[in-house]
Amino acid sequence: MSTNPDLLRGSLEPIVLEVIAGGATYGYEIAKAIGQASQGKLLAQEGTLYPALHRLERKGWLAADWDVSPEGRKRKHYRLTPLGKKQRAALRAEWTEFSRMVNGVLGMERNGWHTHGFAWA
Amino acid sequence: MSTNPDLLRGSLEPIVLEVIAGGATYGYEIAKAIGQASQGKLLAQEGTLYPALHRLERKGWLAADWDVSPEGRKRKHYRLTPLGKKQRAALRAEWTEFSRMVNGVLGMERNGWHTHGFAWA
DNA sequence: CTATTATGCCTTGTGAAGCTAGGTATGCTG
DNA sequence: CAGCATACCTAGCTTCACAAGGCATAATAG
Repeated sequence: MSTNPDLLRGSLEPIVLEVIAGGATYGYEIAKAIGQASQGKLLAQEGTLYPALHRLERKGWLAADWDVSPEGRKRKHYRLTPLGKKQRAALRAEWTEFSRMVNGVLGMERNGWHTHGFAWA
Repeated sequence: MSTNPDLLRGSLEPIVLEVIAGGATYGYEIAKAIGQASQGKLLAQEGTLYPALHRLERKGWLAADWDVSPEGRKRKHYRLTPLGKKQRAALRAEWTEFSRMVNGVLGMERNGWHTHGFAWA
Protein backbone atom coordinates (compact mmCIF):
# COMPACT_ATOMS: atom_id res chain seq x y z
CA MET A 1 0.00 0.00 0.00
CA SER A 2 2.69 2.49 -0.68
CA THR A 3 3.52 4.77 2.22
CA ASN A 4 1.73 7.24 4.40
CA PRO A 5 -0.53 9.28 2.11
CA ASP A 6 0.30 12.46 3.98
CA LEU A 7 3.89 12.22 2.84
CA LEU A 8 2.74 12.76 -0.70
CA ARG A 9 1.23 16.11 0.09
CA GLY A 10 3.62 18.72 -1.12
CA SER A 11 5.72 16.33 -3.14
CA LEU A 12 3.18 15.19 -5.71
CA GLU A 13 3.35 18.39 -7.70
CA PRO A 14 7.13 18.42 -8.12
CA ILE A 15 6.95 14.75 -8.99
CA VAL A 16 4.35 15.34 -11.68
CA LEU A 17 6.25 18.26 -13.14
CA GLU A 18 9.40 16.21 -13.19
CA VAL A 19 7.82 13.23 -14.87
CA ILE A 20 6.30 15.44 -17.52
CA ALA A 21 9.65 17.13 -18.05
CA GLY A 22 11.03 13.63 -18.43
CA GLY A 23 8.80 12.85 -21.34
CA ALA A 24 5.49 11.53 -20.06
CA THR A 25 2.68 13.52 -21.58
CA TYR A 26 -0.75 12.19 -20.69
CA GLY A 27 -2.39 11.15 -17.46
CA TYR A 28 -2.34 7.43 -17.84
CA GLU A 29 1.28 7.49 -18.89
CA ILE A 30 2.24 9.84 -16.10
CA ALA A 31 0.63 7.53 -13.58
CA LYS A 32 2.54 4.55 -14.95
CA ALA A 33 5.77 6.48 -15.00
CA ILE A 34 5.45 7.46 -11.37
CA GLY A 35 4.49 3.95 -10.45
CA GLN A 36 7.46 2.46 -12.24
CA ALA A 37 9.93 5.01 -10.99
CA SER A 38 8.89 4.30 -7.42
CA GLN A 39 7.98 0.62 -7.50
CA GLY A 40 4.43 1.62 -6.86
CA LYS A 41 5.35 3.37 -3.64
CA LEU A 42 4.32 6.81 -4.80
CA LEU A 43 0.84 7.43 -6.10
CA ALA A 44 -1.19 4.60 -7.45
CA GLN A 45 -4.54 6.35 -7.40
CA GLU A 46 -5.80 8.04 -10.51
CA GLY A 47 -8.23 9.86 -8.27
CA THR A 48 -5.21 11.69 -6.93
CA LEU A 49 -3.41 12.32 -10.17
CA TYR A 50 -6.16 13.73 -12.34
CA PRO A 51 -7.23 16.43 -9.92
CA ALA A 52 -3.57 17.31 -9.49
CA LEU A 53 -3.15 17.70 -13.24
CA HIS A 54 -6.21 19.91 -13.40
CA ARG A 55 -4.88 21.93 -10.52
CA LEU A 56 -1.54 22.45 -12.23
CA GLU A 57 -3.28 23.37 -15.44
CA ARG A 58 -5.49 25.85 -13.60
CA LYS A 59 -2.41 27.39 -12.03
CA GLY A 60 -0.92 27.83 -15.47
CA TRP A 61 1.99 25.48 -14.90
CA LEU A 62 0.75 22.99 -17.44
CA ALA A 63 -1.01 23.37 -20.75
CA ALA A 64 -2.89 20.56 -22.48
CA ASP A 65 -4.13 19.44 -25.86
CA TRP A 66 -6.48 16.64 -26.68
CA ASP A 67 -5.19 14.07 -29.09
CA VAL A 68 -5.96 10.56 -30.22
CA SER A 69 -3.79 7.52 -29.71
CA PRO A 70 -2.91 5.19 -32.62
CA GLU A 71 -5.59 2.85 -31.31
CA GLY A 72 -8.13 5.60 -31.42
CA ARG A 73 -8.40 6.51 -27.74
CA LYS A 74 -8.58 10.06 -26.57
CA ARG A 75 -5.60 11.36 -24.72
CA LYS A 76 -4.98 14.65 -23.02
CA HIS A 77 -1.37 15.61 -23.51
CA TYR A 78 0.20 17.92 -20.99
CA ARG A 79 3.29 20.06 -21.34
CA LEU A 80 5.10 22.46 -19.07
CA THR A 81 4.43 26.11 -19.65
CA PRO A 82 7.30 28.57 -19.18
CA LEU A 83 5.88 29.25 -15.73
CA GLY A 84 5.69 25.51 -15.16
CA LYS A 85 9.38 25.18 -15.95
CA LYS A 86 10.21 27.85 -13.44
CA GLN A 87 8.04 26.15 -10.88
CA ARG A 88 9.61 22.81 -11.56
CA ALA A 89 12.98 24.24 -10.64
CA ALA A 90 11.55 26.05 -7.65
CA LEU A 91 9.79 22.99 -6.31
CA ARG A 92 12.86 20.85 -6.80
CA ALA A 93 14.83 23.34 -4.77
CA GLU A 94 12.13 23.52 -2.15
CA TRP A 95 12.01 19.76 -1.83
CA THR A 96 15.78 19.54 -1.62
CA GLU A 97 15.94 22.05 1.18
CA PHE A 98 13.01 20.54 2.98
CA SER A 99 14.27 16.99 2.83
CA ARG A 100 17.67 18.11 4.00
CA MET A 101 16.02 19.82 6.95
CA VAL A 102 14.06 16.76 7.86
CA ASN A 103 17.07 14.54 7.44
CA GLY A 104 18.92 16.90 9.71
CA VAL A 105 16.33 16.66 12.43
CA LEU A 106 15.96 12.93 11.98
CA GLY A 107 19.70 12.66 12.32
CA MET A 108 20.23 10.90 9.03
CA GLU A 109 23.48 12.71 8.49
CA ARG A 110 25.01 12.34 11.92
CA ASN A 111 27.33 9.47 11.28
CA GLY A 112 27.50 8.23 14.81
CA TRP A 113 23.77 8.47 15.34
CA HIS A 114 23.13 8.84 19.02
CA THR A 115 19.82 9.15 20.79
CA HIS A 116 20.80 11.98 23.08
CA GLY A 117 22.85 15.11 23.04
CA PHE A 118 21.48 17.13 20.17
CA ALA A 119 23.21 20.31 19.15
CA TRP A 120 20.19 22.35 20.10
CA ALA A 121 20.12 21.01 23.62
CA MET B 1 7.51 31.81 6.06
CA SER B 2 9.17 28.45 5.92
CA THR B 3 8.23 26.14 3.08
CA ASN B 4 5.08 24.71 1.59
CA PRO B 5 2.94 23.62 4.52
CA ASP B 6 1.87 20.48 2.73
CA LEU B 7 5.41 19.21 2.84
CA LEU B 8 5.13 19.00 6.58
CA ARG B 9 2.23 16.58 6.43
CA GLY B 10 3.59 13.16 7.15
CA SER B 11 6.90 14.40 8.40
CA LEU B 12 5.83 16.36 11.43
CA GLU B 13 5.17 13.27 13.51
CA PRO B 14 8.56 11.65 12.96
CA ILE B 15 10.14 15.02 13.62
CA VAL B 16 8.32 15.42 16.91
CA LEU B 17 9.13 11.89 18.01
CA GLU B 18 12.74 12.45 17.12
CA VAL B 19 13.03 15.72 18.98
CA ILE B 20 11.47 14.18 22.05
CA ALA B 21 13.83 11.24 21.79
CA GLY B 22 16.58 13.83 21.60
CA GLY B 23 15.71 15.28 24.94
CA ALA B 24 13.04 17.92 24.49
CA THR B 25 10.17 17.19 26.78
CA TYR B 26 7.49 19.88 26.73
CA GLY B 27 5.68 21.70 23.97
CA TYR B 28 7.36 25.05 24.12
CA GLU B 29 10.77 23.41 24.21
CA ILE B 30 9.89 21.04 21.38
CA ALA B 31 8.80 23.96 19.24
CA LYS B 32 12.04 25.78 19.90
CA ALA B 33 14.08 22.69 19.21
CA ILE B 34 12.44 22.13 15.85
CA GLY B 35 12.80 25.78 15.00
CA GLN B 36 16.47 25.82 15.88
CA ALA B 37 17.26 22.55 14.17
CA SER B 38 15.72 23.82 10.97
CA GLN B 39 16.47 27.54 11.08
CA GLY B 40 12.77 28.13 11.41
CA LYS B 41 12.01 26.34 8.17
CA LEU B 42 10.04 23.56 9.80
CA LEU B 43 7.09 24.38 11.99
CA ALA B 44 6.93 27.68 13.68
CA GLN B 45 3.26 27.54 14.59
CA GLU B 46 2.23 26.33 17.99
CA GLY B 47 -1.23 25.83 16.56
CA THR B 48 0.26 22.98 14.60
CA LEU B 49 2.42 21.47 17.30
CA TYR B 50 -0.02 21.22 20.18
CA PRO B 51 -2.70 19.36 18.27
CA ALA B 52 0.02 17.05 16.99
CA LEU B 53 1.20 16.32 20.51
CA HIS B 54 -2.34 15.58 21.60
CA ARG B 55 -2.77 13.34 18.60
CA LEU B 56 0.36 11.39 19.40
CA GLU B 57 -0.71 11.10 22.99
CA ARG B 58 -4.13 9.88 21.93
CA LYS B 59 -2.49 7.27 19.73
CA GLY B 60 -0.47 6.07 22.67
CA TRP B 61 2.87 7.00 21.22
CA LEU B 62 3.48 9.65 23.84
CA ALA B 63 2.65 9.85 27.51
CA ALA B 64 2.60 13.06 29.47
CA ASP B 65 2.86 14.39 33.01
CA TRP B 66 2.18 17.86 34.24
CA ASP B 67 4.99 19.49 36.09
CA VAL B 68 6.10 22.92 37.20
CA SER B 69 9.13 24.79 35.95
CA PRO B 70 11.66 26.30 38.38
CA GLU B 71 9.96 29.65 37.73
CA GLY B 72 6.62 28.23 38.65
CA ARG B 73 5.03 27.77 35.25
CA LYS B 74 3.06 24.70 34.34
CA ARG B 75 4.64 22.40 31.83
CA LYS B 76 3.37 19.26 30.22
CA HIS B 77 6.24 16.86 29.82
CA TYR B 78 6.02 14.26 27.10
CA ARG B 79 7.90 11.03 26.78
CA LEU B 80 7.91 8.21 24.26
CA THR B 81 5.97 5.14 25.23
CA PRO B 82 7.32 1.75 24.16
CA LEU B 83 4.92 1.92 21.23
CA GLY B 84 6.16 5.42 20.52
CA LYS B 85 9.71 4.15 20.32
CA LYS B 86 8.70 1.53 17.82
CA GLN B 87 6.85 4.12 15.82
CA ARG B 88 9.78 6.46 15.90
CA ALA B 89 11.89 3.82 14.21
CA ALA B 90 9.14 2.93 11.79
CA LEU B 91 8.52 6.52 10.79
CA ARG B 92 12.20 7.16 10.37
CA ALA B 93 12.40 4.20 8.03
CA GLU B 94 9.29 5.30 6.21
CA TRP B 95 10.64 8.78 5.71
CA THR B 96 13.97 7.44 4.51
CA GLU B 97 12.36 5.26 1.91
CA PHE B 98 9.95 7.93 0.85
CA SER B 99 12.54 10.63 0.46
CA ARG B 100 14.75 8.27 -1.48
CA MET B 101 11.85 7.56 -3.80
CA VAL B 102 11.16 11.21 -4.35
CA ASN B 103 14.81 11.95 -4.84
CA GLY B 104 14.87 9.19 -7.39
CA VAL B 105 12.00 10.63 -9.34
CA LEU B 106 13.34 14.14 -9.02
CA GLY B 107 16.62 12.88 -10.32
CA MET B 108 18.64 14.10 -7.37
CA GLU B 109 20.93 11.14 -7.63
CA ARG B 110 21.59 11.16 -11.35
CA ASN B 111 24.93 12.87 -11.37
CA GLY B 112 24.70 14.21 -14.86
CA TRP B 113 21.19 15.47 -14.42
CA HIS B 114 19.54 15.53 -17.78
CA THR B 115 16.04 16.63 -18.62
CA HIS B 116 15.19 13.74 -20.92
CA GLY B 117 15.78 10.05 -21.26
CA PHE B 118 14.36 8.59 -18.10
CA ALA B 119 14.73 4.89 -17.46
CA TRP B 120 10.99 4.40 -17.59
CA ALA B 121 10.70 5.95 -21.01
C1' DC C 1 -20.11 -14.19 -29.09
C1' DT C 2 -19.13 -12.90 -24.50
C1' DA C 3 -16.28 -11.82 -20.56
C1' DT C 4 -12.34 -9.86 -19.00
C1' DT C 5 -8.63 -6.91 -19.09
C1' DA C 6 -6.23 -2.79 -20.46
C1' DT C 7 -6.50 1.81 -21.88
C1' DG C 8 -7.97 6.46 -20.93
C1' DC C 9 -10.62 10.04 -19.00
C1' DC C 10 -13.41 11.84 -15.10
C1' DT C 11 -16.14 13.14 -10.44
C1' DT C 12 -18.18 13.22 -5.65
C1' DG C 13 -17.76 12.74 -0.80
C1' DT C 14 -14.94 12.19 3.27
C1' DG C 15 -11.40 12.80 6.51
C1' DA C 16 -7.09 14.46 8.14
C1' DA C 17 -4.21 18.01 9.47
C1' DG C 18 -1.47 22.38 9.04
C1' DC C 19 -2.46 27.18 9.27
C1' DT C 20 -4.50 31.56 10.95
C1' DA C 21 -5.79 33.91 14.58
C1' DG C 22 -7.05 34.16 18.28
C1' DG C 23 -7.41 33.21 23.90
C1' DT C 24 -5.57 32.58 28.94
C1' DA C 25 -2.14 33.00 32.53
C1' DT C 26 2.31 33.93 34.88
C1' DG C 27 7.07 35.74 35.48
C1' DC C 28 10.79 38.74 34.34
C1' DT C 29 12.57 43.10 32.83
C1' DG C 30 12.72 48.02 31.55
C1' DC D 1 3.29 49.73 34.84
C1' DA D 2 4.20 48.11 30.09
C1' DG D 3 6.06 44.78 27.32
C1' DC D 4 8.04 40.59 26.32
C1' DA D 5 9.01 35.71 27.10
C1' DT D 6 7.17 31.59 28.76
C1' DA D 7 3.61 28.07 28.46
C1' DC D 8 -0.58 26.09 27.50
C1' DC D 9 -4.78 25.79 24.50
C1' DT D 10 -8.87 26.03 20.82
C1' DA D 11 -12.11 27.00 16.68
C1' DG D 12 -12.66 27.63 11.94
C1' DC D 13 -10.76 27.47 7.34
C1' DT D 14 -8.73 25.33 3.58
C1' DT D 15 -6.45 22.13 1.00
C1' DC D 16 -5.80 17.65 -0.93
C1' DA D 17 -5.01 12.48 -1.05
C1' DC D 18 -8.03 8.86 -0.85
C1' DA D 19 -11.95 5.64 -1.65
C1' DA D 20 -15.13 4.43 -4.69
C1' DG D 21 -17.23 4.90 -7.99
C1' DG D 22 -18.63 6.23 -13.39
C1' DC D 23 -18.05 6.27 -18.64
C1' DA D 24 -16.21 4.64 -23.08
C1' DT D 25 -13.42 1.88 -26.37
C1' DA D 26 -10.00 -1.74 -27.88
C1' DA D 27 -7.63 -6.01 -27.38
C1' DT D 28 -7.60 -10.48 -25.70
C1' DA D 29 -9.35 -14.85 -23.66
C1' DG D 30 -12.83 -18.25 -23.08
